[in-house]
Amino acid sequence: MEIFKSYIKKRISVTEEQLEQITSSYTLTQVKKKSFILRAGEICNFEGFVKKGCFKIFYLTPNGEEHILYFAIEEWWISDIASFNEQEPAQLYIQALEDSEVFIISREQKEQLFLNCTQVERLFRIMAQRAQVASQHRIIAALGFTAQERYLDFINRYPKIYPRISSLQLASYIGVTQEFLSRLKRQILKPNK
Amino acid sequence: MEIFKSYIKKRISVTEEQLEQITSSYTLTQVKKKSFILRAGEICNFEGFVKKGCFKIFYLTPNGEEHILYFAIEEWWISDIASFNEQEPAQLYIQALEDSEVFIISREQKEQLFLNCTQVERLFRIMAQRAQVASQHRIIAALGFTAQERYLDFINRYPKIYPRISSLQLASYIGVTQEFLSRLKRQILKPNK
DNA sequence: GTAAAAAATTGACCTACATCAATAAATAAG
DNA sequence: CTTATTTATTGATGTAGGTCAATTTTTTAC
Repeated sequence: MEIFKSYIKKRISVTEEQLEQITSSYTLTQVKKKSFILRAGEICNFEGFVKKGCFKIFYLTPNGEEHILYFAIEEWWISDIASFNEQEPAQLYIQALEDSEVFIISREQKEQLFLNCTQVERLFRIMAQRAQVASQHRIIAALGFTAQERYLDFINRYPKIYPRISSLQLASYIGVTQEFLSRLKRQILKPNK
Repeated sequence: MEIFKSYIKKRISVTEEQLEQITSSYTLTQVKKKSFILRAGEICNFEGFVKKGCFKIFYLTPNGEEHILYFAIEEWWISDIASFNEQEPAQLYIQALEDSEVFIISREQKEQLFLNCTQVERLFRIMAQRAQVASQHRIIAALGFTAQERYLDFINRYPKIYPRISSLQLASYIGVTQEFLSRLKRQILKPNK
């Protein structure tokens, strides 16, 4: 629980009592490597804070291509926001890439928390705005960078995540085939020839 | 002011008095077509609600390529979130594409508003989360769709914006050259030959 | 209403990245 | 330890979309 409490304290000012109230609204859940915590079509009735492990949050096109929106390691949040808020079918899949542990809250419990502790609203506003800034960067990168630039940008931005995922996953994140990513890496190592 | 008040009422429950308090924190500003309300490098000290007109929010690469993040027409918000929140230099440009009117609030006034009227925090959380969902869709589109699919997706998603912008602007939004967009449009009209 | 500027179209050619197919290397499972 | 499975690499060839240059159409400004 400590990692979660210090995450909150860093972002909003709360009393120990409120901190207890917030964190006790969450339940710790174990997720085995490769298992899905959400599939497209389901209603996403949870929002999770990753205590330990690694997840990929992705979209599957009708013809089966996978596009990874982001990877979530320790201190990241996982949910299908639209599905969670509007109680509509999810568009996204969330799958564990390692054995993981997540603090989970349901829609109803979160609403309750908003009523009981008004600062929580601020926490989630701040989080959502930060996520928005990151997404804007990704849109710019996806539209304007070459594959090599996107690759180097990812390594640079997420040095903690990079060593924990396979090339196949990375390729799906930056939007190229695994073959082309392999060629990119060689080119970066030996720029001549 | 009516458009702004009804926008708020649709999203959070407030008394008439609170509604008055919120909207009176904003100042109406006129922005001439082609003029910039923000340039990269400046500190963005405002957040604006578009009452009338049209803006483009974009990024310029070091070699001068323009990438449009979004268009803001009536009822959209304009700001460089990172710059506004952290008081750091903006990365984005915001320019009027038509003669426009915007309700503006400063950083300090917004903080004041959060203190005086706690529901406002909720309004901005909801907004930020909705923006986040839209951004996620754009990331998926940018990585996985062809240029033609992105073009048709834009028309379909933003039928109100589409007729108000030039092809050049649209090309910069979907991430292709104006020449290629022109070919796409012809291809869609006459699929044979 | 006319000149000037901006936007849109078209053609010829080029390049970043995809696809398909075959190995090779690394992990996982019994 | 050995086999099966997943992951990474390499080659040959194809295509979506870019670049540069010229022309036409539309919009803006006086």
